Amino acid sequence: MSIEQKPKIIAIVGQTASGKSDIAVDIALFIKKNLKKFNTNGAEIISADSRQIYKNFDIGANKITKKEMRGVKHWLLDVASPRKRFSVSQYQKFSKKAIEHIIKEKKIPIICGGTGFYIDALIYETQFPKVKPNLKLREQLEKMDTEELFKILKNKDPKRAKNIDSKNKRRLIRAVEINILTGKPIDNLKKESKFKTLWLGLSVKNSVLLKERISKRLEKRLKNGLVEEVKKLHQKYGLSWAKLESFGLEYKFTAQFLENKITKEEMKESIISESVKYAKRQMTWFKRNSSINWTNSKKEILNLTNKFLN
RNA sequence: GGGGAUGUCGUCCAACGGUAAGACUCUGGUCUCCAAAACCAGGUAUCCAGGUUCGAAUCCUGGCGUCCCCG
Repeated sequence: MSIEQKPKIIAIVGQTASGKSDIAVDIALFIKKNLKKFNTNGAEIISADSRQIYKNFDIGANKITKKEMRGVKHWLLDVASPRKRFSVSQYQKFSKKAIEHIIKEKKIPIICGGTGFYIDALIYETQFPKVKPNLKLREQLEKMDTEELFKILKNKDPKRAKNIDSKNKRRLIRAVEINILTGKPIDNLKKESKFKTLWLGLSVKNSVLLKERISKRLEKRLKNGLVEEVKKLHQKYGLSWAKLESFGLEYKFTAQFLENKITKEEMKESIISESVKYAKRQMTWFKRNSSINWTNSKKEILNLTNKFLN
C-alpha cells in the first residue's frame, strides 16, 4: 500500500557530455504530450550539478540555455553565488523544496545531472550530521597530519574510524569536526528512499569517442566565449584566480591561461584530459547503483518512461 | 663522410657491478556537507647480439635507433 503512495520521480544520470540535459527535456515534453494518459499536469526538471548551481557559471559549466529548455521549467540553476561556499546539504534542502513544489502541482520531477553525491542526497535523503563546517576548528585540524587525525578519530568514534579513508585528510577533518562539535559518534543509517524512482543512465563507453565529444564541445564553447566568461568572473565579479581554479576543469585551466601560467593549447589539452578522467570518476559512482537502466537510445528511454508512469 | 652524446614502463626520469625506484598517463576502487573535490589500490620497462663477472641497466665489442657539432 505504502509503495503505491510513493511519489514517482525520474532520475537521469551519467557522465559529462553524454547528452543528459537534452534527453531530460525530451522526457518532459513527452510527458506533456500525454498528460491524460499519465494522469499528471506535466514535468519539471531539477538540475543536480555542483557547478551549474552557480550564478554566472554558464559556458564553463555547460549550463542549458533558455532556448534549449524548450519551455520546460528548470530548477536549481543559478541559485548560489560562487563567492560563497555551497555544499551538498544546501543542495539537499533546495532540491527538497523544489521537489515538494513540483509534486504538489501534480507534476513529475525529473532530476538530471552528473553530481552523483547530490542526486543520492536528494533521493535517499542522506542524513547529514547537523554540524556546520567550523572554519576555525578546521584550520587547527589542518595542521595535524593524517596519522594524528586518524588516532583522534579512532579514540572518539571507532565506528567511523573503521570505514573512513585513513589517509584522506579532508574526510578525517570532517569526521573529527563532527565528533568534537557534537560529542557524539555519527550514526549512519541509510534510509529507504521515499520516492519511486526510474533511473536512467547515459554513457559514452568508448573513451576515444568520449574524448572526441568533449573536445568538439570545447571548441564550440570557446567560440561562445568561455575565456571571456572566466575573465569577467574575475574582473567584474571579483572571483580570485585561486577561487576560480578551485572549481576545476574549465574554470581551473581557463584561469591558469588568463594568468599566463599555461598556453591556450595546454589549456585545451588539460580541459579535455581532465574531463575524461572526471567522466570516469562519475561512472565509478554510478556503477554502484544497480537500479540504473543504462541506455543511450531515446526511443528506449521514452518506452521506459511510458511503462514507469502507467 | 668525420667527431661527440645517448638508448630504462605509454611518457618523463632514478638506480657505488648486488632486490630495476618515483612522477604522470592507464586500469580498477572509496565516498554521510569543498564531490568538476579529496583519497586508495594495481599493471607495464633496462634497444639487439656477443663478451667480462659469482652477479651487468651499469664495464667491453659489434649492430641498430635517436640527438648535437663539423663538413
